[in-house]
Amino acid sequence: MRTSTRLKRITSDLTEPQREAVCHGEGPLLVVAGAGSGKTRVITRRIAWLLAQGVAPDRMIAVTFTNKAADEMGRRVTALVGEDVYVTTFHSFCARFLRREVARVGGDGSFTIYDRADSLRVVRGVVRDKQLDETTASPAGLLDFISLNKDRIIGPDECARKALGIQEQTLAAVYADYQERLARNNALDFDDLLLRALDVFRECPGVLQDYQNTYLHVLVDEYQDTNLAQHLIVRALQGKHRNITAVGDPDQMIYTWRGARLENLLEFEEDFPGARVVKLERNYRSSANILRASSACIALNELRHDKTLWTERPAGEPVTVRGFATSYDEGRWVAEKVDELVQDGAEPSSMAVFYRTKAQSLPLEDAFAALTLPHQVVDSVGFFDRKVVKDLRAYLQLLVNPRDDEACVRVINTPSRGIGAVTVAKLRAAAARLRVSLLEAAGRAEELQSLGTRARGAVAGFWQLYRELDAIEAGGMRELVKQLVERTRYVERTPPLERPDTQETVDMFLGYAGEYDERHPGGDLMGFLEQAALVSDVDGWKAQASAVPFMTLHSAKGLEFDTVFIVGVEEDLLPHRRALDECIQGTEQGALEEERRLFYVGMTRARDRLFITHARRRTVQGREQMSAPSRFLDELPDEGVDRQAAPQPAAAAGFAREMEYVLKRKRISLRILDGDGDRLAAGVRVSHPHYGEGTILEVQPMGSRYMVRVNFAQHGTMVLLLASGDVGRE
DNA sequence: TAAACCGTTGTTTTT
DNA sequence: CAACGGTTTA
Repeated sequence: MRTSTRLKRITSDLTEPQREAVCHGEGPLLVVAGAGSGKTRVITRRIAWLLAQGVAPDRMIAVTFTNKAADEMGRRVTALVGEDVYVTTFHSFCARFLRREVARVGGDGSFTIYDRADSLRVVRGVVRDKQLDETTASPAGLLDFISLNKDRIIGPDECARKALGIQEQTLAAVYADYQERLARNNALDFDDLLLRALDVFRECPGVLQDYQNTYLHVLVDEYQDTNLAQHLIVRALQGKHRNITAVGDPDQMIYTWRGARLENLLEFEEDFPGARVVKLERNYRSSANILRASSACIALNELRHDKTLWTERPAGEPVTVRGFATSYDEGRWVAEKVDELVQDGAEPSSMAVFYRTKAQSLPLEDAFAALTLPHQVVDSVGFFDRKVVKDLRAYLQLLVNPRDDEACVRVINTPSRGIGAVTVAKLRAAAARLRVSLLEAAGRAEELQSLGTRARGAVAGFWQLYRELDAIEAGGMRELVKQLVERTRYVERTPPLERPDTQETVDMFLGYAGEYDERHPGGDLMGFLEQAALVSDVDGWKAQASAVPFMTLHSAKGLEFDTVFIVGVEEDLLPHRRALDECIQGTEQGALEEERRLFYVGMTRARDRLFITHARRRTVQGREQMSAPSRFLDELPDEGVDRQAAPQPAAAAGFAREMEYVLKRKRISLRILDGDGDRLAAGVRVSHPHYGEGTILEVQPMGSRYMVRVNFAQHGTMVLLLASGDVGRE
């Protein structure tokens, strides 16, 4: 009886096609789900349904693209059926898998995962050693080349074989050298995680069979964005039971540049013979006006299978398109609109602001701060990109993986302990000669004749510190990091001016470590580092409820909001200039259509209200630039779209307000006059070059910066938006 | 060796 | 306008 009640709860409120997908029995299933058609709902219900059918939770695996999506899905499943299912991302799954199994193909399970910055450093090393000209071979471009090859499962050897001219041979050589260095450091980059997992599958059929036996069901979300490696991993995992559920929408494919293959979805029925295909075409999310506008937009793509979404929702408010003289006006208008909606009782977290590039968040932050509106930049300059965090992580990485020379170089003189570039170069040479890692060479400092007495002492000191750190026996990650910070005297040795900032970041990292301890009792350092490498802070935005999230159109995928603002919808920005110029693979039309899909993804996130804005003048890279409205705006239908010209602000007032912004944006430091700390806090006396002396009334974190309310003796209360670099002492 | 200085460079999107 | 790399100077 209980089972049937459960089944009823799972399926009773589903539409026919949804039910067909959710209650599909055995064999491959493809759900082609249009935007807002209940895709996530179908996948979570299907998991619930399978559980109700008696499939044990540990016999299925659900794979999504981002950690954010994985968390969300896991949360929903748990809420629905009270059981935990393994919901993960391709990269986490592979990392976990490799820790356990990579030894079988001659690997070392204590590998370090390199993020893009790490990889770039390696490429730079290659470029330097090969004495290539950085102008013709930019490290970023080279890394893109390498990654693109990896996405298509083309190794360095094959790459070299296929190379035509000298140019291509050089590229292949860089690729080979890069790969060699990673191997020497016992490091894997993001792509390697997938490729090495495939290596294990191929070379150890027994291991694969174990996994195939375990996973009765494999479910994959956002299938349109999978690359070749991911597709092959899925195919391998479902190989025995052939119970694959793939969900996707070709119109939302926005990762071509990362090797996404639409064919994975379009040729699904050939790859998985006998597959059932279910189409979800009814949209439940958006108002009819929003749906009409977005459908008209996407319909212009030619490289597309025709598909029509429909809704029974009423027209709702018109889609609003507004143009502004400057990006400041644009930001201010968005902020005012949000303020208005909040006054009317809207919850800030039910709204969102999307933009094409991360750099666009700053003026918006200013505008929101000016009205003291709560907002949160999702994944701005990431927490994990901060120098302090990288330093601490490098220490930890070195503890797990002593062969990680990149990490070693990073920490050997951080904080500075008298080991300069010359000494490091000598150590490098010694390490190469002795065929050992940099760290091990440091351990043998005493025998290295090439080092001067002072350098030798300094290096020996570092080695001793490392041994000390290695001997730490801590109860958890938080404790470990805390001791690490203390023993390296990391904070005390940073220059006084940066110290408050450093302390704060250290505290945040301690908090992050503490969180890990709580969520993973008994978790180890390797697991902690893996999480830190693969889980960007995009995933944490839900933590701050009641703030308006700002994010790129890319990270908006899979989310929905009552109210959506898409800003900077201008030529060269959306569609982005570089996308059209470079169009890494395929044609310019292909690139344009991907940009259009991106716009489409943004629009379809909106339930009730959609605002689209553009500015005629925008500050890009510090320079004023003129920009034309995006061609995508012309493509919107007239019906249900309100294009009223923006209210022209009185010239003088507009100018004055703009000046105010310009002043605020200028890096003028607020100097701290009293107090023994360097920190901003209420009650501290400060001095400002324009406003004179005053007292801080209030300090509030605002995105990556601080909103500081100061009472100035002459000018009264002012609100300043400051980054940590804007603040100085004395 | 380290801090301070200067010039060059680049910014699409992400695991 | 930044962040980074390379150079100079103490």
